[in-house]
Amino acid sequence: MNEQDAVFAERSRPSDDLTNRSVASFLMAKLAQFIELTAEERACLDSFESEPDHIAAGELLVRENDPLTRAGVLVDGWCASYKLLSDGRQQIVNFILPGSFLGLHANVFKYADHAISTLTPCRISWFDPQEITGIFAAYPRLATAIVWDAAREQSFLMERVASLGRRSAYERFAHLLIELAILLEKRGISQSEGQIFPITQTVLSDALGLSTVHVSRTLRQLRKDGLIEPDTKRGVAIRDFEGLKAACDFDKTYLHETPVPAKTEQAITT
Amino acid sequence: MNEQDAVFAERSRPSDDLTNRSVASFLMAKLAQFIELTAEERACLDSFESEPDHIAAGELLVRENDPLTRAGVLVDGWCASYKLLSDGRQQIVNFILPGSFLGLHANVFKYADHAISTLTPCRISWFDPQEITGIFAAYPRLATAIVWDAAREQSFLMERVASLGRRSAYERFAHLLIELAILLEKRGISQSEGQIFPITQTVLSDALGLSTVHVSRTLRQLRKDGLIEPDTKRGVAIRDFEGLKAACDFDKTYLHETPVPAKTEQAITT
DNA sequence: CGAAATATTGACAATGATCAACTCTTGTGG
DNA sequence: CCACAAGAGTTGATCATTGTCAATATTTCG
Repeated sequence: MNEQDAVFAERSRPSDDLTNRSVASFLMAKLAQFIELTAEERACLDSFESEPDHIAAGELLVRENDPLTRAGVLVDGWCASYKLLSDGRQQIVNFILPGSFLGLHANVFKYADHAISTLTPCRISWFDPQEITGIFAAYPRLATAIVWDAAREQSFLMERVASLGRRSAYERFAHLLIELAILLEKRGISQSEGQIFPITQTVLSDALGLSTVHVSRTLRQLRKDGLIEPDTKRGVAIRDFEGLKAACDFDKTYLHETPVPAKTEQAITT
Repeated sequence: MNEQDAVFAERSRPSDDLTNRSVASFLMAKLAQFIELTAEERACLDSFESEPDHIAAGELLVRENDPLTRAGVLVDGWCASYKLLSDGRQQIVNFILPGSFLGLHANVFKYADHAISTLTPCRISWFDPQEITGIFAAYPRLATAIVWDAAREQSFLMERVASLGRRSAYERFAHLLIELAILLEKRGISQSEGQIFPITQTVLSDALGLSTVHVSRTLRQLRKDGLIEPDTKRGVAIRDFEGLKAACDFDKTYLHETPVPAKTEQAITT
């Protein structure tokens, strides 16, 4: 295990704060932002996270055009979903953080339209995508929370579209860092200070739609401006959170960190 | 009504082919790609499309940060969802075509994270977003089709991320044209030849993440290469569909034009 | 330790943005 | 229905951001 993995492993369980509140996993920590989970609901989610497989970093989990046969919960580790162009160019579409579902639309799609790879060593619990159908029938509140989660994923994508279309490299970079930092923190994955992301510049370039060379330069500029840690060799650590937010004019509306709307709450609490 | 609107109106109902097959609306034409709609299901959808409001072109339907209170079906016309940056830059995230839902996540989100405007005169049927909950309980097949539709929207977003991140202006342009042409055709909105999009270059620039000047130049190049119509003054008409596909190395996997997977079909046909 | 991957740096090229002037459309109001 | 204003599109010149290439340094990992 290298240093990077060690850093990562250290953050590999929900923070004390969250475990004390009986939120036993990152998935639950996430969904609990939206609804308060009952004991049954927690048990149900638990069954989806049991006995995760251990998978090394850099493994291809889903290939583009593969038939979709399984779904999973990323119990721990980072993955990325990305699209490949025929000439080798690739674009990371989304970072997948602990507590995220993988391949949840296997129910409705036959073939994968994007690839998924592990970025770090991961623990993944696989399940039959059809099981989701059962949840939707038996646990309406959980179903709504999962819908909320999926809708949020879409909001993140929209924000990424805006970033890639209209923000400069520098702004894009700052924006991505803030987004990840907030998500990690809300899910109880991060440490309070000096958040470190276990991602290489090559990965960053594919996420930001830049060349690796330009990522290196932008990173240096961010360091010079005192926004990120100057000494970090691999990965990125935030130094000035507020400064980064200012640099990209961050608006957190799209994170939808608000609990379930009252009307919906009523409707799902039969 | 100007000429552009006239062109648009001429295409404002499902093609004969589709009406003959009792697909009475663009929404049904879309969902019918995924499941065969029963009479009850059609009736249910019908109730969501009744008595549409007529709305002029260029109207703001949803402002960013507005509370989400209503959902709708775009019965006819084109809309765009877009994000605004504080300094005036804007990015179109998605074109909304006839037969699309508007604001379907009002159930789970409190505030809009993107704006929606009409691009052409539109007909929109508004409904209370909570009604969707009823559908999901009463019409499982319809629910699955709507989930399929939402998942597809997400696939489109991913493809847009790939375009903005890794494709050149020329490729992006070609790709968008092909995508729109296919969607329109599948929904029975288009005419067989010389597909015309009722969108100005200003709108295109916000969709492609380019300046209007560069859109004008790219458009000219596409004309010179014989891929689009040379004479069209407003809007864009495709001349060489295959050529455009080749120009952006179009891969239609992400459109997910395949009907419901067998396993899911079984699960929802109780 | 050594190979392979990752990161850095400088020089140069290219894609696309900006500015400004101008033309052509389109829609409105008298 | 015409005139005119506003919007949309075009063009050229110039500039800026970002990409490409190549050489080198540094880390990581077997």
